[in-house]
Amino acid sequence: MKTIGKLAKELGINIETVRFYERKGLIVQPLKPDSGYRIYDNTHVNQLKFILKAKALGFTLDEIASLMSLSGSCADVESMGLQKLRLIRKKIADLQRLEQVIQDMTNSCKANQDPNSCPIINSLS
Amino acid sequence: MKTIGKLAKELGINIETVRFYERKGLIVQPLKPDSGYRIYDNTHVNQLKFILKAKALGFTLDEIASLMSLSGSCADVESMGLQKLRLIRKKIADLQRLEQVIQDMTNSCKANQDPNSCPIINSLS
DNA sequence: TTAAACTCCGTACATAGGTACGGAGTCAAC
DNA sequence: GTTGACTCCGTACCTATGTACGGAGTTTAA
Repeated sequence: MKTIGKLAKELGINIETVRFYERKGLIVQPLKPDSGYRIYDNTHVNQLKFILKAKALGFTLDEIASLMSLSGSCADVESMGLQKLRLIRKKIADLQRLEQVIQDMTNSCKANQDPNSCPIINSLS
Repeated sequence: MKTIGKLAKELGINIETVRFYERKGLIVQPLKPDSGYRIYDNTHVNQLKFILKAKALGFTLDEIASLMSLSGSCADVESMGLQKLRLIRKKIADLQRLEQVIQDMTNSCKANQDPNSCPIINSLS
């Protein structure tokens, strides 16, 4: 049983972030009506850890909300995982193309003997 | 000589985007004072093409502004290219780690025989 | 000549994921 | 029992990159 400040500190996140996730519907608001203070237990801690782990995997908050509501259906969860996998692979492919282009450009710079021109600028112009 | 609408159409961007780049200092505002309408020539077209190409390479608008102001110094431009290259490579490495993690997860789903549990949800919980 | 199309400007809105503020109420420690 | 720390809530603000709106002025084409 802990208040929001303890909870946030334990998870290494901001108090405002907890309230933000609450507004987003990712977690439910617990209330001890006497004081009006939110009182959390380990269930809430685990929920938030779930959210933080999923976030680290690149899921958006909306996707995390889906993941949590889907948690009974392994096939649906797997499908979200596969979709995320496709997105990640596309991003990797895009970045690898960029990597190649920019690497070629910087190599041209290294080989450049003319102090009055820059191959990168030239190829962009 | 063309007005902003023709320019934007030629480049496949929005009129508002041209004005936005102007506000950001990426391009200078040309004015024919009689009407108050902006009048552009091919110099402006080429400047904007430069911006669009650099953007496609993943440079931010601030970085593009630097690129344009640095265009005399090949070493400085090369340095920005190398910095961008490092960032791209870091992103690729991060994404590849994610790819591995999520792929392992979805593989576990495929192998899963228990209809009442999901390996992905379990590993997040 | 008049109607349609174009442009002006400043401002608000959008996304995603938060962060900051401020006045009021509550709790805990000394 | 008071002072300092904590929490409440709603709202505004932040980044980055634009997009949308709306009233007023301008240009163009029939």
